[in-house]
Amino acid sequence: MDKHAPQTPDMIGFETHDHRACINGTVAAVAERCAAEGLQLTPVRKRVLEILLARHRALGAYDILDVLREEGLGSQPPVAYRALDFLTKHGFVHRIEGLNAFAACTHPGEDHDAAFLICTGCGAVAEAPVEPARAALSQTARAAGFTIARMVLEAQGLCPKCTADGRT
Amino acid sequence: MDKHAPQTPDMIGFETHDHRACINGTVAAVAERCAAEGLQLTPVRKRVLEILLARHRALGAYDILDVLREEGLGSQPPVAYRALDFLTKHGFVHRIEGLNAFAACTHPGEDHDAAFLICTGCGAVAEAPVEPARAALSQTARAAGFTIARMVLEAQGLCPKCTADGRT
DNA sequence: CCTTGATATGTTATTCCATAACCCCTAACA
DNA sequence: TGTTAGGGGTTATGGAATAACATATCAAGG
Ligand SMILES: [Zn+2]
Ligand SMILES: [Zn+2]
Ligand SMILES: [Zn+2]
Ligand SMILES: [Zn+2]
Repeated sequence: MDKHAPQTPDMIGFETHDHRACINGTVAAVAERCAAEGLQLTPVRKRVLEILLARHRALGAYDILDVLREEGLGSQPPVAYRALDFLTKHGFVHRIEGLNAFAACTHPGEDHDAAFLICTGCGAVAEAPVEPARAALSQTARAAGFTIARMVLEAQGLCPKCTADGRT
Repeated sequence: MDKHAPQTPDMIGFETHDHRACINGTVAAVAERCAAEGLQLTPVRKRVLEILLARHRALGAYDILDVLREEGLGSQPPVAYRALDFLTKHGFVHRIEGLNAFAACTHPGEDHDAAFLICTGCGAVAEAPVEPARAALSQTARAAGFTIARMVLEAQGLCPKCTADGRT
């Protein structure tokens, strides 16, 4: 299932933190937004979000499905994909194109694009603001008469920990 | 094969141009670089490059394979993927992660990352410099202790023509 | 109560994308 | 003349995503 070296499970944005509070807080925030906007945070959807938050890294749809299956919440691909569609559509989860995988948003305040820093040493994923880069590319786009709607920005490289460990 | 609306075939960077000279010139430039660096631009590899140049848009590996098959140059997926591996490894072709597809580089001078403007109306793809955006994201990355090695930057939106045509 | 519509889920099958593994050929060269 | 390395042909398989259809649930309206 996991193609990367193990990492400490309580990492976010390359720094350790109170992971349980992090999960509960984010789930609560998402639940609140769903209530406010009339969205249904059903058991499967909520569980998929929790699974992604618990790992704090990118997971493939089939990895998530494995967990759902163990827990009797679903066994076929569409179950996972439908939950992921809902979560990504509303900005609670981001899709990482370069990994064919998904990661929970770390500040699910509003629907948004995001940039990602992906460590090729340990598989950790950090979310970063996309706006500076968007502004930079918009210059070029505007000159070409192109209107940007959505952006995918994914950087691969080494996190501080892996740099210190001398990985490549 | 094609999921997008038709577009005029002689478009590059959203502007028309002398397409035959464009293809020939790029192929010649690539051949020259291969000769200089001891790389083998074999018939299959050259043909795949030509196919991508002729379309000036992103093509899936199986789309390319269809053409190769018609021409008797290969019939099985590995043939196309091996040629694409070679071309992308040396920077003659870029992979578009968001489309699971490939596009010929429009300035194959040296190996490089690239940004892409992808029109959701007609499927046209333009290559743009990635450096401004890289610089912007590097600020954030440096602050987090992250070292960027490679970048994927793909913007989806509307090209000038499709904007004029009122598509969404 | 019953119907209808909207939304979510269950399930089967299929399509699309990508690679592993094996064999053969040819060029370069000790 | 072996030997090696790279390229290509082919079969088979693995992994990601969706199409299509059936079922369940619930709220609103008659
Ligand atoms: Zn986010
Ligand atoms: Zn790392
Ligand atoms: Zn390029
Ligand atoms: Zn267009």
